[in-house]
Amino acid sequence: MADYNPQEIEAKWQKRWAEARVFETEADPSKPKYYTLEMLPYPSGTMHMGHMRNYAIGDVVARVKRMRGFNVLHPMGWDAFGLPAENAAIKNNTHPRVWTNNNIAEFQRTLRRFGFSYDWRREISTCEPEYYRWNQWFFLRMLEKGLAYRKKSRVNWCPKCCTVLANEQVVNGGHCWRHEDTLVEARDLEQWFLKTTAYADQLVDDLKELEGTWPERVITMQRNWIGRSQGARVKFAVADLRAVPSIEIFTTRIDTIYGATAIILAPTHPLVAKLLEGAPARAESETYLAQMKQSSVKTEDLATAEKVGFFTGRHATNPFNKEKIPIWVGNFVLMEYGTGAIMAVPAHDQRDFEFCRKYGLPVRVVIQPTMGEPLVEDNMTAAFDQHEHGKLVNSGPFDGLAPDEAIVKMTAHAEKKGFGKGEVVYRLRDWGISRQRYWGTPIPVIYCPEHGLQPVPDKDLPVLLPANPIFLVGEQAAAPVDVQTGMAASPLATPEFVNTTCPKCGGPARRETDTMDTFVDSSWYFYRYCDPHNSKAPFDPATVAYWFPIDQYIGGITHAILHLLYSRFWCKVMRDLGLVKHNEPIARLFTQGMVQKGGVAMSKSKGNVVGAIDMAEKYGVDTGRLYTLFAAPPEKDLEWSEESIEGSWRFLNRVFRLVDKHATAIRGAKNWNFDAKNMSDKERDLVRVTYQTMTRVTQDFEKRWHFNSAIAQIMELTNEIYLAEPLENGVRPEIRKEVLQILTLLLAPMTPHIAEEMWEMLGNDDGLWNAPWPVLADQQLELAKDDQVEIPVQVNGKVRTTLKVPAGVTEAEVVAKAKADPAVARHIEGKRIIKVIYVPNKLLNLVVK
RNA sequence: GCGGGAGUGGCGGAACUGGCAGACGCGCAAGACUUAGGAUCUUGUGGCCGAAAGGCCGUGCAGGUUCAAUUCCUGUCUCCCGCACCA
Repeated sequence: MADYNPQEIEAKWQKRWAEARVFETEADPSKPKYYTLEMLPYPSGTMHMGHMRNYAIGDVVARVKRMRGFNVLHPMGWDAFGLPAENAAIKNNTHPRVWTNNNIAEFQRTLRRFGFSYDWRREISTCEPEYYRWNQWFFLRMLEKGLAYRKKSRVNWCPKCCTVLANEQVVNGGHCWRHEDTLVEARDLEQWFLKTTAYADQLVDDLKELEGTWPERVITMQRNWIGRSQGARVKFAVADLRAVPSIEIFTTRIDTIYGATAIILAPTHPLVAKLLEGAPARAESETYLAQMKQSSVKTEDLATAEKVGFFTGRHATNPFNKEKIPIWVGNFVLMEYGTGAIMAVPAHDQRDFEFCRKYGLPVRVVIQPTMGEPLVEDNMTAAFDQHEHGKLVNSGPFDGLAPDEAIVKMTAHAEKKGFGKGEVVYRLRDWGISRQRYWGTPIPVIYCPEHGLQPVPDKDLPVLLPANPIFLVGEQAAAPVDVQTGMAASPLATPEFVNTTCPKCGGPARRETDTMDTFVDSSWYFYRYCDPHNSKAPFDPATVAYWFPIDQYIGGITHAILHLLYSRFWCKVMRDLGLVKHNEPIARLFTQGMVQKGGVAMSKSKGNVVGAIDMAEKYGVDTGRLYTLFAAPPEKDLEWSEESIEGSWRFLNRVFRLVDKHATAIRGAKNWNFDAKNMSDKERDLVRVTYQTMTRVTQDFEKRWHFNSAIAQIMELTNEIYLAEPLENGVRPEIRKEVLQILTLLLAPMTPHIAEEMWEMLGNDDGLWNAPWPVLADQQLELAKDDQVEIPVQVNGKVRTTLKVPAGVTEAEVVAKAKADPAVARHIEGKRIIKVIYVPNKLLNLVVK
């Protein structure tokens, strides 16, 4: 008799696995492959059960696939570059590398303690030159193809991070994604960009390949983010100013152009200044303009901000009807989208409606609804903006057309006359990757006074980070300031780093001091896992061709846009470089729910974490893994309960005791040969419920990912076995062994340590890791069948009794038996049976009147 | 505003393709074993009426389809998440 001692068991089996190199894999085209991974963590602080849930789910998948005969690649690594390392280093007066590597050591210790089945030989850390040199290599390839470029642009600047943010990193109407209380400022800087827009169409179109295997909401979020819309550019001639011949607007609703009553420009539109030159109320207008420009960035919630604008004093001519309409400037028009100018059609666009009503601009209906009351301009309280149910009016030769038809004809008309053309626009912007921070990949570019921008030659890669950066000291950015820009100088701007020679002429030159956004690191890391130690190339294409695409990727919904969009982009670039053959890197995506405590996600800053190591010490890791899988379905948020976890702990003890009790007696028993003859009823029942559980658990694992109900099934099986105790009365040792072995195998993917221990206790010396997932042979399938079924009997849809009948019973027999049952008889007495519904082996419903 | 998702006992959740609502676990209650139990085992546990047998109600709300609805349809409310003046 032994007690369940998780600490001892867990250490024992982890050692055995390591010795037997159980989780080490090589590409082997003779075997079916399965590549599964969890998103790589950013090593910061200590790991809590929120992290562990993610890895527990991934480990179940990896272990089940391994048991089912797949060659499984299941790696782990570290997203090691990033701002927190730098900030912590400044605060603690240490080096980011030291801080990062300490965290990595801690994370690794925790993951190893949990016994996850990683091939640790493939571990990567993105802050190592062996890794980031390939970021630089890819950057140079993109530079060659014109996919990386530098331009002066208005950028999002976070005053706390002291760096530029990508559009994707600006959240909540203009706040920094890392500092949600900090408003992002606009600054003009020379920046490096990757041309994600070059792949905008593919990024949208290929989402179709992911339908059904990616969560719908992720697909939708990406589609919205890219924001492709078909529309038209139309040129409006400026009527009263020679300096500005025309203004181009963008619209998706050219069919409403006869209803345009104004042109509205974004405050930052380059033509605004020219329009105002010599205009009657110029001084006043410029005051308005200055106000708008200032508030446009600082406004808390742009969407609900009051619409304001002013008349420029100029007019434009509508090319369709030659009407002269006023040119305005409005704060709600975005310079970044379309052409930065719109036509205002107040009758059919809610925003235009609000603006025009406020400033007394006329409203003209050009689409009348096909059903209901016709619109009357003076009575309208909102724009009529649904174009499915309308037809054109007041639109000259286009009257009577349906809007969709009108869009086609009017676009063609504009193209023919040369004042417009159809155009597709995107919300997606190119990816700004420049960061003025230290702890990232240096951008491998040199500036020569003679030869300008020069890429660092491949042979000189990696461009190493300088060992000693210029660091900001203190709370705020007391950074060295660049005299020219007035901005914080890059931490890389040390003489040893910056001063170099031109690759072309050998003369003195300066290095680029920006580093890359860390999302570059995570955009392709999963390729590196396939071939992590390659020093000649980012990876061997043949090896990647074997493993890719990723069969199952698991991570948080927080990465639905950024990481996953960049990864898809990177894949397409690599494909066009001839490195890979597939269009999409990730075949299946699963987004797991958060672990919460007190209704909020577990996090260090909220102070509600349950430490992973604490958990391991108190209950052992198998209990922790089991609980996170059992307490909620994997896609849902899980509320941590210190009380509930006791249930998982008790269950493992219960199973362990059961195996321990019988181990001695059955250890030597040979495996049962499924001979159904001479079985006692007790044996039959036990075997049946075991095989039925096996089938259901397999389905829950493979088809539905219902780990929680899989565990519930296993608990039920355990309860059944307990109810059959004492087993030694009437259950032969080989059948006891069969039942307990299957119970053990079913638990193995979730609680691998205790399962290995029990497997050994049951007399198996070769390690459960060698055992295949149990699959029912024909004789076993036969034994899994019910010979009796319970049929609920309804009268008028209400259950009155349940009949126990032999399986395969005929309808007539069931009906006869039902009628004879007093509980049923009472309800049909004196009534006529008008209908009998019988679902074989399932249910009987008697409809009476 | 647009898009996505969710509403089931005291709690976490289950119910596969329309077929016994509440599996499994937590909590709670009773019993057994015990010097003892915060260990273990067994039993009970949606609400209302009833001594019981049994009956009625019940999956956010209101309707509908069906022999039969947590599941399908229509309307509606609430909550969560994402995007948000994208023309």
